[in-house]
Amino acid sequence: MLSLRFVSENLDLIKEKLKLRKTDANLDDFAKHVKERSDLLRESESLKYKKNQVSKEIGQLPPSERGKSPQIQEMKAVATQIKELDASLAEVDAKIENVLIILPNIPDASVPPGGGEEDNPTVRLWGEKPEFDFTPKQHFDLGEELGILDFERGAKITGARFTLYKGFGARLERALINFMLDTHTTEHGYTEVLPPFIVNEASMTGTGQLPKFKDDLYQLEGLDYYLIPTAEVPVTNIYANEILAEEDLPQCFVAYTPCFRKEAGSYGKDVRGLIRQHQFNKVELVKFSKPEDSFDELEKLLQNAEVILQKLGIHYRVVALCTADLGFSAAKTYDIEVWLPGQNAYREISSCSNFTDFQARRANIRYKGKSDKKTTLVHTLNGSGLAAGRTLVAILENYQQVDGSIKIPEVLKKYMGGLEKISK
RNA sequence: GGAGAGAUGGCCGAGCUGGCUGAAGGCGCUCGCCUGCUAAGCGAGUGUACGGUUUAAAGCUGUACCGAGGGUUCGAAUCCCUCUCUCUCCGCCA
Repeated sequence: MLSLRFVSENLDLIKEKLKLRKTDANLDDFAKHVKERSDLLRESESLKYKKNQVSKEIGQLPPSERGKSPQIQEMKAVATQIKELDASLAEVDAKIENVLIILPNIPDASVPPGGGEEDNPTVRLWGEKPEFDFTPKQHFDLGEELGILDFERGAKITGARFTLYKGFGARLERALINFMLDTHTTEHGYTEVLPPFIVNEASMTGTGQLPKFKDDLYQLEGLDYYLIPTAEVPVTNIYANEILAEEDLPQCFVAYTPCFRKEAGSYGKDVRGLIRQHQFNKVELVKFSKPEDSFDELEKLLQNAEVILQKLGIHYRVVALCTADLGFSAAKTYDIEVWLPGQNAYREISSCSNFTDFQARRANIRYKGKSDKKTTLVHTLNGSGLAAGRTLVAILENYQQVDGSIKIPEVLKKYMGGLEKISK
Protein backbone atom coordinates (compact mmCIF):
# COMPACT_ATOMS: atom_id res chain seq x y z
CA MET A 1 0.00 0.00 0.00
CA LEU A 2 1.11 3.52 -0.70
CA SER A 3 0.73 6.10 2.02
CA LEU A 4 -2.30 8.34 2.02
CA ARG A 5 -0.07 11.38 2.14
CA PHE A 6 2.06 10.25 -0.80
CA VAL A 7 -0.93 9.48 -2.96
CA SER A 8 -2.80 12.66 -2.18
CA GLU A 9 0.28 14.77 -2.88
CA ASN A 10 1.25 12.96 -6.10
CA LEU A 11 -1.99 12.11 -7.85
CA ASP A 12 -0.67 12.87 -11.34
CA LEU A 13 2.48 10.84 -10.83
CA ILE A 14 0.41 7.89 -9.62
CA LYS A 15 -1.85 8.04 -12.64
CA GLU A 16 1.17 8.07 -14.90
CA LYS A 17 2.73 5.07 -13.15
CA LEU A 18 -0.52 3.18 -13.26
CA LYS A 19 -0.53 3.59 -17.01
CA LEU A 20 2.96 2.11 -17.21
CA ARG A 21 1.69 -0.85 -15.26
CA LYS A 22 -1.37 -1.12 -17.44
CA THR A 23 -3.60 -1.04 -14.41
CA ASP A 24 -6.44 1.26 -13.74
CA ALA A 25 -7.82 2.83 -10.62
CA ASN A 26 -10.49 5.38 -10.11
CA LEU A 27 -8.77 8.36 -8.53
CA ASP A 28 -11.35 10.91 -9.60
CA ASP A 29 -12.81 11.73 -6.21
CA PHE A 30 -9.72 10.94 -4.22
CA ALA A 31 -8.61 14.52 -3.56
CA LYS A 32 -12.14 15.45 -2.60
CA HIS A 33 -12.35 12.61 -0.11
CA VAL A 34 -9.01 13.47 1.42
CA LYS A 35 -10.11 17.06 1.94
CA GLU A 36 -13.37 15.89 3.43
CA ARG A 37 -11.52 13.55 5.73
CA SER A 38 -9.20 16.22 6.99
CA ASP A 39 -12.08 18.63 7.66
CA LEU A 40 -14.08 16.02 9.54
CA LEU A 41 -11.04 14.95 11.50
CA ARG A 42 -10.25 18.45 12.62
CA GLU A 43 -13.80 19.19 13.61
CA SER A 44 -14.19 15.96 15.50
CA GLU A 45 -10.91 16.40 17.31
CA SER A 46 -11.66 19.91 18.44
CA LEU A 47 -15.04 18.80 19.80
CA LYS A 48 -13.32 15.96 21.60
CA TYR A 49 -10.94 18.46 23.12
CA LYS A 50 -13.86 20.48 24.39
CA LYS A 51 -15.59 17.40 25.74
CA ASN A 52 -12.45 16.26 27.54
CA GLN A 53 -11.96 19.67 29.12
CA VAL A 54 -15.52 20.04 30.31
CA SER A 55 -15.71 16.48 31.56
CA LYS A 56 -12.67 17.19 33.67
CA GLU A 57 -14.39 20.24 35.12
CA ILE A 58 -17.49 18.21 35.93
CA GLY A 59 -15.31 15.70 37.69
CA GLN A 60 -13.93 18.43 39.90
CA LEU A 61 -17.37 19.53 41.05
CA PRO A 62 -18.51 18.17 44.42
CA PRO A 63 -20.67 15.08 43.80
CA SER A 64 -23.78 16.82 45.07
CA GLU A 65 -23.58 19.46 42.37
CA ARG A 66 -22.68 17.24 39.45
CA GLY A 67 -26.20 16.09 38.70
CA LYS A 68 -27.57 19.56 38.20
CA SER A 69 -24.64 20.90 36.22
CA PRO A 70 -25.92 22.42 32.94
CA GLN A 71 -22.65 21.31 31.37
CA ILE A 72 -23.83 17.72 31.38
CA GLN A 73 -26.70 18.52 29.06
CA GLU A 74 -24.38 20.53 26.90
CA MET A 75 -21.87 17.69 26.64
CA LYS A 76 -24.62 15.24 25.85
CA ALA A 77 -25.25 17.24 22.71
CA VAL A 78 -21.54 17.44 21.95
CA ALA A 79 -21.19 13.67 22.36
CA THR A 80 -23.97 13.12 19.85
CA GLN A 81 -22.34 15.51 17.44
CA ILE A 82 -19.01 13.72 17.79
CA LYS A 83 -20.67 10.41 17.12
CA GLU A 84 -22.17 11.73 13.91
CA LEU A 85 -18.91 13.26 12.77
CA ASP A 86 -17.02 10.06 13.47
CA ALA A 87 -19.55 8.05 11.54
CA SER A 88 -19.08 10.30 8.51
CA LEU A 89 -15.34 10.11 9.00
CA ALA A 90 -15.46 6.32 9.01
CA GLU A 91 -17.39 6.42 5.74
CA VAL A 92 -14.84 8.66 4.05
CA ASP A 93 -11.99 6.64 5.50
CA ALA A 94 -13.47 3.50 4.01
CA LYS A 95 -13.74 5.17 0.60
CA ILE A 96 -10.10 6.21 0.76
CA GLU A 97 -8.97 2.84 2.08
CA ASN A 98 -10.83 1.02 -0.68
CA VAL A 99 -8.84 2.92 -3.27
CA LEU A 100 -5.48 2.68 -1.53
CA ILE A 101 -5.72 -1.02 -0.80
CA ILE A 102 -6.04 -1.96 -4.48
CA LEU A 103 -3.44 0.52 -5.76
CA PRO A 104 -0.29 -1.32 -6.88
CA ASN A 105 3.25 -0.37 -5.93
CA ILE A 106 5.15 2.26 -7.91
CA PRO A 107 7.78 0.71 -10.22
CA ASP A 108 11.32 1.67 -9.27
CA ALA A 109 13.06 4.07 -11.64
CA SER A 110 15.39 1.24 -12.75
CA VAL A 111 12.50 -0.90 -14.02
CA PRO A 112 12.49 -1.00 -17.84
CA PRO A 113 9.35 0.38 -19.46
CA GLY A 114 7.39 -2.09 -21.49
CA GLY A 115 4.01 -3.32 -22.54
CA GLY A 116 4.32 -7.01 -21.73
CA GLU A 117 6.45 -10.09 -21.27
CA GLU A 118 8.16 -9.61 -24.63
CA ASP A 119 9.68 -6.36 -23.34
CA ASN A 120 11.50 -7.96 -20.42
CA PRO A 121 15.21 -7.48 -21.13
CA THR A 122 17.61 -10.33 -20.47
CA VAL A 123 20.04 -9.33 -17.75
CA ARG A 124 22.39 -12.28 -18.09
CA LEU A 125 22.75 -15.84 -19.23
CA TRP A 126 24.45 -18.59 -17.29
CA GLY A 127 25.73 -21.83 -18.79
CA GLU A 128 24.79 -23.19 -22.16
CA LYS A 129 21.99 -25.13 -23.72
CA PRO A 130 22.87 -28.82 -23.56
CA GLU A 131 23.43 -30.67 -26.86
CA PHE A 132 21.43 -33.83 -27.53
CA ASP A 133 22.04 -36.32 -30.33
CA PHE A 134 18.41 -37.33 -30.03
CA THR A 135 15.21 -35.37 -29.68
CA PRO A 136 14.85 -34.48 -26.01
CA LYS A 137 11.52 -35.40 -24.49
CA GLN A 138 9.28 -33.34 -22.29
CA HIS A 139 9.35 -34.04 -18.56
CA PHE A 140 5.85 -35.51 -18.39
CA ASP A 141 6.69 -38.19 -20.93
CA LEU A 142 9.96 -38.97 -19.17
CA GLY A 143 8.31 -39.02 -15.75
CA GLU A 144 5.44 -41.24 -16.81
CA GLU A 145 7.69 -43.68 -18.63
CA LEU A 146 9.95 -43.95 -15.60
CA GLY A 147 6.96 -44.41 -13.33
CA ILE A 148 7.98 -41.52 -11.10
CA LEU A 149 5.20 -39.11 -12.02
CA ASP A 150 1.59 -40.27 -12.15
CA PHE A 151 -0.67 -37.58 -13.51
CA GLU A 152 -3.71 -39.80 -13.98
CA ARG A 153 -3.80 -40.97 -10.42
CA GLY A 154 -3.18 -37.44 -9.16
CA ALA A 155 -6.23 -36.37 -11.11
CA LYS A 156 -8.19 -39.34 -9.75
CA ILE A 157 -7.33 -38.54 -6.15
CA THR A 158 -8.09 -34.87 -6.44
CA GLY A 159 -8.54 -33.43 -9.92
CA ALA A 160 -6.74 -31.74 -12.76
CA ARG A 161 -3.38 -30.16 -11.96
CA PHE A 162 -2.62 -32.48 -9.07
CA THR A 163 0.15 -35.03 -9.41
CA LEU A 164 1.25 -38.15 -7.59
CA TYR A 165 5.03 -38.45 -7.30
CA LYS A 166 6.33 -41.99 -6.82
CA GLY A 167 9.58 -43.70 -5.90
CA PHE A 168 12.62 -41.75 -7.02
CA GLY A 169 10.36 -38.99 -8.27
CA ALA A 170 9.17 -38.33 -4.73
CA ARG A 171 12.72 -38.80 -3.48
CA LEU A 172 14.11 -36.34 -6.02
CA GLU A 173 11.64 -33.64 -5.04
CA ARG A 174 12.53 -34.13 -1.38
CA ALA A 175 16.22 -34.13 -2.27
CA LEU A 176 15.84 -30.81 -4.07
CA ILE A 177 14.04 -29.22 -1.14
CA ASN A 178 16.74 -30.37 1.27
CA PHE A 179 19.53 -29.34 -1.06
CA MET A 180 18.07 -25.86 -1.41
CA LEU A 181 17.44 -25.42 2.31
CA ASP A 182 20.94 -26.63 3.15
CA THR A 183 22.56 -24.34 0.61
CA HIS A 184 20.73 -21.23 1.74
CA THR A 185 21.19 -21.87 5.45
CA THR A 186 24.81 -22.99 5.46
CA GLU A 187 26.22 -20.98 2.54
CA HIS A 188 24.04 -17.89 2.32
CA GLY A 189 23.25 -17.22 5.96
CA TYR A 190 19.47 -17.58 5.89
CA THR A 191 17.54 -18.76 8.94
CA GLU A 192 15.24 -21.68 8.24
CA VAL A 193 11.62 -21.39 9.30
CA LEU A 194 8.72 -23.79 8.91
CA PRO A 195 5.62 -21.60 9.00
CA PRO A 196 1.91 -22.43 9.04
CA PHE A 197 0.55 -23.36 5.62
CA ILE A 198 -2.76 -21.73 6.44
CA VAL A 199 -2.97 -18.02 7.16
CA ASN A 200 -5.66 -15.55 8.12
CA GLU A 201 -7.09 -12.66 6.17
CA ALA A 202 -4.86 -10.07 7.83
CA SER A 203 -1.72 -11.89 6.70
CA MET A 204 -3.01 -12.18 3.14
CA THR A 205 -3.80 -8.47 3.14
CA GLY A 206 -0.41 -7.66 4.59
CA THR A 207 1.50 -9.08 1.65
CA GLY A 208 -1.01 -7.89 -0.94
CA GLN A 209 -2.86 -11.05 -2.05
CA LEU A 210 -6.05 -9.67 -0.58
CA PRO A 211 -8.37 -8.06 -1.29
CA LYS A 212 -7.59 -7.90 -5.00
CA PHE A 213 -6.61 -11.49 -5.78
CA LYS A 214 -9.10 -13.45 -3.76
CA ASP A 215 -10.04 -15.52 -6.80
CA ASP A 216 -6.58 -17.08 -6.90
CA LEU A 217 -6.76 -18.30 -3.32
CA TYR A 218 -8.21 -21.37 -1.68
CA GLN A 219 -10.27 -20.24 1.29
CA LEU A 220 -11.32 -22.66 4.00
CA GLU A 221 -15.07 -22.86 4.09
CA GLY A 222 -16.71 -20.61 6.63
CA LEU A 223 -13.42 -19.28 7.94
CA ASP A 224 -11.20 -16.34 7.18
CA TYR A 225 -8.37 -18.84 6.72
CA TYR A 226 -6.61 -19.43 3.42
CA LEU A 227 -4.12 -21.97 2.06
CA ILE A 228 -0.91 -20.11 1.31
CA PRO A 229 -0.08 -19.46 -2.37
CA THR A 230 3.58 -18.92 -1.38
CA ALA A 231 5.68 -18.91 1.79
CA GLU A 232 6.07 -15.18 1.25
CA VAL A 233 2.77 -14.71 3.08
CA PRO A 234 3.44 -16.43 6.41
CA VAL A 235 7.13 -15.53 6.48
CA THR A 236 6.75 -11.82 5.69
CA ASN A 237 4.03 -11.64 8.32
CA ILE A 238 6.38 -12.98 10.97
CA TYR A 239 7.03 -9.38 11.93
CA ALA A 240 3.59 -7.91 11.25
CA ASN A 241 2.81 -5.13 13.73
CA GLU A 242 6.30 -5.21 15.18
CA ILE A 243 9.08 -2.69 15.53
CA LEU A 244 12.51 -4.17 14.93
CA ALA A 245 15.85 -2.77 16.04
CA GLU A 246 18.06 -1.28 13.34
CA GLU A 247 20.96 -3.53 14.33
CA ASP A 248 18.79 -6.61 13.69
CA LEU A 249 18.47 -5.75 9.98
CA PRO A 250 18.72 -7.26 7.50
CA GLN A 251 16.96 -10.45 8.50
CA CYS A 252 16.94 -13.33 6.07
CA PHE A 253 14.64 -16.33 6.20
CA VAL A 254 14.31 -19.41 4.07
CA ALA A 255 11.24 -21.60 4.21
CA TYR A 256 10.03 -24.70 2.48
CA THR A 257 6.28 -24.84 2.02
CA PRO A 258 3.78 -26.30 -0.34
CA CYS A 259 1.91 -23.62 -2.27
CA PHE A 260 -1.73 -23.69 -3.28
CA ARG A 261 -3.10 -21.69 -6.17
CA LYS A 262 -6.40 -21.80 -7.99
CA GLU A 263 -4.73 -20.64 -11.20
CA ALA A 264 -7.98 -18.98 -12.15
CA GLY A 265 -7.92 -17.81 -15.73
CA SER A 266 -5.15 -20.12 -16.83
CA TYR A 267 -7.39 -22.79 -18.35
CA GLY A 268 -5.71 -24.37 -21.30
CA LYS A 269 -2.25 -23.15 -20.31
CA ASP A 270 0.37 -25.77 -19.46
CA VAL A 271 -2.33 -28.36 -18.99
CA ARG A 272 0.14 -31.22 -19.13
CA GLY A 273 2.83 -31.87 -16.63
CA LEU A 274 4.16 -30.25 -13.51
CA ILE A 275 4.59 -26.70 -14.75
CA ARG A 276 1.28 -25.37 -13.53
CA GLN A 277 -0.17 -27.19 -10.54
CA HIS A 278 -2.72 -26.25 -7.92
CA GLN A 279 -0.28 -27.56 -5.32
CA PHE A 280 3.47 -27.34 -5.63
CA ASN A 281 6.53 -27.22 -3.42
CA LYS A 282 8.74 -24.20 -3.14
CA VAL A 283 11.69 -22.99 -1.12
CA GLU A 284 11.31 -19.29 -0.56
CA LEU A 285 13.79 -16.61 0.48
CA VAL A 286 12.44 -13.64 2.44
CA LYS A 287 14.32 -10.58 3.63
CA PHE A 288 13.61 -7.61 5.86
CA SER A 289 15.97 -4.77 5.11
CA LYS A 290 16.68 -1.13 5.75
CA PRO A 291 15.31 1.05 2.94
CA GLU A 292 18.73 2.23 1.79
CA ASP A 293 19.98 -1.36 1.42
CA SER A 294 17.01 -3.03 -0.20
CA PHE A 295 18.10 -2.85 -3.82
CA ASP A 296 21.51 -4.27 -2.96
CA GLU A 297 19.77 -6.97 -0.99
CA LEU A 298 17.65 -7.78 -4.02
CA GLU A 299 20.78 -8.37 -6.13
CA LYS A 300 22.16 -10.66 -3.42
CA LEU A 301 18.92 -12.53 -3.06
CA LEU A 302 18.77 -13.06 -6.81
CA GLN A 303 22.30 -14.41 -6.81
CA ASN A 304 21.50 -16.71 -3.90
CA ALA A 305 18.68 -18.18 -5.95
CA GLU A 306 20.84 -18.49 -9.06
CA VAL A 307 23.44 -20.49 -7.15
CA ILE A 308 20.99 -23.37 -6.94
CA LEU A 309 20.81 -23.73 -10.71
CA GLN A 310 24.55 -23.19 -11.03
CA LYS A 311 25.24 -26.01 -8.61
CA LEU A 312 22.79 -28.18 -10.51
CA GLY A 313 24.58 -27.21 -13.71
CA ILE A 314 21.47 -26.08 -15.55
CA HIS A 315 21.42 -23.28 -18.08
CA TYR A 316 19.22 -20.30 -17.31
CA ARG A 317 18.73 -16.62 -17.99
CA VAL A 318 17.77 -13.73 -15.77
CA VAL A 319 15.25 -11.23 -17.04
CA ALA A 320 14.16 -7.94 -15.52
CA LEU A 321 10.40 -7.56 -15.52
CA CYS A 322 9.24 -4.47 -17.34
CA THR A 323 6.69 -2.07 -15.89
CA ALA A 324 3.69 -3.84 -17.39
CA ASP A 325 4.76 -7.27 -16.18
CA LEU A 326 5.45 -6.31 -12.59
CA GLY A 327 3.38 -7.92 -9.84
CA PHE A 328 0.96 -5.92 -7.74
CA SER A 329 3.17 -5.39 -4.66
CA ALA A 330 6.56 -5.27 -6.35
CA ALA A 331 8.69 -2.21 -7.08
CA LYS A 332 11.21 -4.28 -9.00
CA THR A 333 11.39 -7.92 -10.04
CA TYR A 334 13.85 -10.26 -11.68
CA ASP A 335 12.73 -13.61 -13.01
CA ILE A 336 15.06 -16.53 -13.36
CA GLU A 337 14.06 -18.58 -16.37
CA VAL A 338 15.44 -22.06 -16.65
CA TRP A 339 16.12 -23.76 -19.96
CA LEU A 340 13.86 -26.71 -20.71
CA PRO A 341 15.19 -28.63 -23.75
CA GLY A 342 12.08 -30.82 -23.98
CA GLN A 343 9.92 -27.72 -24.32
CA ASN A 344 12.62 -25.87 -26.21
CA ALA A 345 11.86 -22.85 -24.05
CA TYR A 346 12.88 -20.85 -21.03
CA ARG A 347 10.43 -21.12 -18.15
CA GLU A 348 10.16 -19.09 -14.99
CA ILE A 349 11.58 -20.93 -12.01
CA SER A 350 12.05 -18.02 -9.63
CA SER A 351 10.77 -14.51 -9.19
CA CYS A 352 12.80 -12.19 -6.97
CA SER A 353 11.27 -8.90 -5.90
CA ASN A 354 11.83 -5.83 -3.83
CA PHE A 355 8.52 -4.65 -2.42
CA THR A 356 10.08 -1.54 -0.86
CA ASP A 357 7.78 -0.37 1.95
CA PHE A 358 4.59 -1.47 0.18
CA GLN A 359 4.05 -4.66 2.17
CA ALA A 360 5.62 -3.21 5.29
CA ARG A 361 3.00 -0.46 5.35
CA ARG A 362 0.18 -2.97 4.97
CA ALA A 363 1.60 -5.38 7.52
CA ASN A 364 2.90 -2.56 9.73
CA ILE A 365 6.51 -3.73 9.97
CA ARG A 366 8.91 -1.04 11.15
CA TYR A 367 12.29 -0.57 12.69
CA LYS A 368 13.71 1.90 15.12
CA GLY A 369 16.93 3.70 14.24
CA LYS A 370 19.86 3.37 16.58
CA SER A 371 20.91 7.01 16.54
CA ASP A 372 17.91 8.96 15.31
CA LYS A 373 15.35 6.90 17.25
CA LYS A 374 12.80 7.33 14.50
CA THR A 375 10.55 4.47 13.47
CA THR A 376 10.63 3.73 9.77
CA LEU A 377 8.95 1.13 7.62
CA VAL A 378 11.31 -1.68 6.64
CA HIS A 379 11.63 -2.91 3.08
CA THR A 380 10.59 -6.48 2.36
CA LEU A 381 11.93 -8.73 -0.36
CA ASN A 382 11.44 -12.27 -1.47
CA GLY A 383 12.21 -14.73 -4.18
CA SER A 384 11.88 -18.38 -4.93
CA GLY A 385 14.98 -20.27 -4.17
CA LEU A 386 13.60 -22.23 -6.09
CA ALA A 387 10.27 -23.71 -7.11
CA ALA A 388 10.96 -27.40 -6.45
CA GLY A 389 8.51 -28.87 -8.94
CA ARG A 390 9.83 -26.83 -11.84
CA THR A 391 13.40 -27.58 -10.80
CA LEU A 392 12.55 -31.27 -10.98
CA VAL A 393 11.17 -30.65 -14.47
CA ALA A 394 14.44 -28.94 -15.42
CA ILE A 395 16.48 -31.87 -14.14
CA LEU A 396 14.40 -34.43 -16.01
CA GLU A 397 14.65 -32.51 -19.27
CA ASN A 398 18.29 -31.42 -19.00
CA TYR A 399 19.70 -34.67 -17.61
CA GLN A 400 17.74 -37.10 -19.78
CA GLN A 401 19.67 -39.79 -21.60
CA VAL A 402 18.92 -41.41 -24.89
CA ASP A 403 17.42 -44.45 -23.11
CA GLY A 404 15.01 -42.26 -21.17
CA SER A 405 16.94 -42.49 -17.90
CA ILE A 406 17.88 -39.45 -15.87
CA LYS A 407 21.40 -38.80 -14.63
CA ILE A 408 21.49 -37.43 -11.10
CA PRO A 409 23.34 -34.10 -10.80
CA GLU A 410 26.50 -34.44 -8.71
CA VAL A 411 25.29 -32.22 -5.84
CA LEU A 412 22.11 -34.25 -5.41
CA LYS A 413 23.69 -37.70 -5.20
CA LYS A 414 24.17 -37.57 -1.46
CA TYR A 415 20.51 -36.64 -1.09
CA MET A 416 19.54 -39.59 -3.30
CA GLY A 417 21.40 -42.21 -1.32
CA GLY A 418 24.24 -42.22 -3.83
CA LEU A 419 22.02 -43.00 -6.80
CA GLU A 420 23.69 -42.33 -10.18
CA LYS A 421 20.64 -42.30 -12.36
CA ILE A 422 16.93 -42.94 -12.41
CA SER A 423 16.02 -45.63 -14.87
CA LYS A 424 13.17 -48.04 -15.42
C1' G B 1 -15.79 -30.31 23.30
C1' G B 2 -16.68 -29.02 29.07
C1' A B 3 -15.00 -25.86 33.54
C1' G B 4 -12.11 -21.87 35.21
C1' A B 5 -8.16 -17.82 35.07
C1' G B 6 -6.03 -14.08 32.34
C1' A B 7 -4.49 -10.28 28.21
C1' U B 8 -1.78 -3.01 30.93
C1' G B 9 4.23 0.70 28.17
C1' G B 10 11.04 -2.83 25.91
C1' C B 11 10.24 -6.38 30.28
C1' C B 12 8.05 -7.37 35.28
C1' G B 13 3.95 -5.44 37.64
C1' A B 14 0.05 -1.90 40.30
C1' G B 15 -4.60 0.19 39.09
C1' C B 16 -10.02 -2.64 37.71
C1' U B 17 -15.89 0.11 44.39
C1' G B 18 -15.55 5.09 36.81
C1' G B 19 -12.90 11.48 36.86
C1' C B 20 -6.55 13.78 39.94
C1' U B 21 -3.57 7.52 35.10
C1' G B 22 -0.25 7.82 28.86
C1' A B 23 -0.87 5.17 32.99
C1' A B 24 2.31 3.98 40.29
C1' G B 25 6.62 1.01 41.51
C1' G B 26 10.72 -1.95 39.83
C1' C B 27 14.01 -3.61 35.91
C1' G B 28 16.17 -2.41 31.36
C1' C B 29 17.88 1.36 28.03
C1' U B 30 19.78 6.57 26.74
C1' C B 31 22.21 11.11 28.16
C1' G B 32 24.76 13.91 32.00
C1' C B 33 27.46 13.96 36.83
C1' C B 34 30.64 11.25 40.00
C1' U B 35 34.75 7.36 40.38
C1' G B 36 42.06 5.75 38.48
C1' C B 37 38.99 1.31 35.71
C1' U B 38 34.67 -1.80 36.78
C1' A B 39 30.70 -1.94 40.20
C1' A B 40 27.79 1.15 43.15
C1' G B 41 25.65 6.15 43.53
C1' C B 42 23.17 10.86 41.85
C1' G B 43 20.18 13.74 38.16
C1' A B 44 17.28 13.90 33.68
C1' G B 45 14.95 11.29 29.91
C1' U B 46 12.75 6.90 27.78
C1' G B 47 5.69 4.29 23.28
C1' U B 48 3.01 4.55 18.55
C1' A B 49 -0.15 6.75 14.87
C1' C B 50 -2.60 10.81 12.86
C1' G B 51 -3.49 16.26 12.89
C1' G B 52 -2.21 21.68 14.07
C1' U B 53 1.82 25.29 14.45
C1' U B 54 6.85 25.90 11.65
C1' U B 55 10.33 27.31 5.15
C1' A B 56 12.05 22.59 7.49
C1' A B 57 13.65 20.16 11.80
C1' A B 58 13.46 20.72 16.92
C1' G B 59 9.96 22.44 20.14
C1' C B 60 5.05 23.34 21.54
C1' U B 61 0.13 21.60 21.00
C1' G B 62 -4.55 18.43 19.85
C1' U B 63 -6.80 13.52 19.15
C1' A B 64 -6.59 8.27 19.58
C1' C B 65 -4.52 3.83 21.61
C1' C B 66 -4.18 -0.34 28.61
C1' G B 67 -5.72 -7.87 23.29
C1' A B 68 -9.70 -6.44 19.03
C1' G B 69 -14.55 -4.48 17.97
C1' G B 70 -19.11 -2.47 19.80
C1' G B 71 -22.13 -0.36 24.01
C1' U B 72 -23.40 2.47 28.74
C1' U B 73 -21.84 7.45 30.69
C1' C B 74 -20.83 14.46 30.81
C1' G B 75 -16.44 11.19 31.58
C1' A B 76 -13.98 4.10 30.97
C1' A B 77 -7.64 0.73 31.51
C1' U B 78 -11.68 0.53 35.12
C1' C B 79 -18.92 -1.22 34.01
C1' C B 80 -21.75 -4.28 29.94
C1' C B 81 -21.75 -7.31 25.20
C1' U B 82 -19.20 -9.93 21.15
C1' C B 83 -14.73 -11.84 19.27
C1' U B 84 -9.47 -13.34 19.32
C1' C B 85 -5.44 -15.20 21.86
C1' U B 86 -2.82 -17.29 26.29
C1' C B 87 -2.74 -20.39 30.69
C1' U B 88 -4.81 -24.42 34.16
C1' C B 89 -7.98 -28.75 34.86
C1' C B 90 -11.23 -32.61 32.50
C1' G B 91 -12.45 -35.18 27.87
C1' C B 92 -10.77 -36.55 22.95
C1' C B 93 -6.77 -37.13 19.60
C1' A B 94 -1.73 -37.51 15.68
